[in-house]
Amino acid sequence: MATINQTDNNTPVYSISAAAKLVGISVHTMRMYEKEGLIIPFKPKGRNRLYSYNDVERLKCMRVHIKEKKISINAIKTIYSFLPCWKIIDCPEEDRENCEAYAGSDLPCWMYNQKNSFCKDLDCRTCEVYLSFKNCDQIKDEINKHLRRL
DNA sequence: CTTCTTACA
DNA sequence: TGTAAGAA
Repeated sequence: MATINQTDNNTPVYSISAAAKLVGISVHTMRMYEKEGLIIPFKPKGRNRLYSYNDVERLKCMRVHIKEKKISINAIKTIYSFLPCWKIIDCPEEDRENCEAYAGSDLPCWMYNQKNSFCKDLDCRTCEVYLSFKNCDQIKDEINKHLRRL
């Protein structure tokens, strides 16, 4: 059996409508979650968004926390902002100087347009920081860890 | 017909 | 969150 497709759970294959259907939310909500920094879809230059299987799972997890556990989108966003990205990707000291994420903020590091030289050419979607807790258990742990602070 | 952005109820 | 307009 030759491997025809080099697809895995991280390969973007679902259109926004297909992904929305799998997650159980509207296309509009899909875009809103993206705008809020909860998800980073694959977006070929100027083209349509594509989502991987892992993206769908990530969204399903978000959905559970938002809908059933009543965790606000802002709370999740804030929790993401607590990620010690500089530690995770171990960027050089020089790059931390004028880094907004390192200075501390209320936004996930991947929501900043202006990135330091180290992150400059990194794709946040595939960055170790963003992927640090892609499965629901990791997300759940991270949320519970910070819940008291919110 | 699907998706995109932007706007508004 | 839903709905809509106009463009692609």
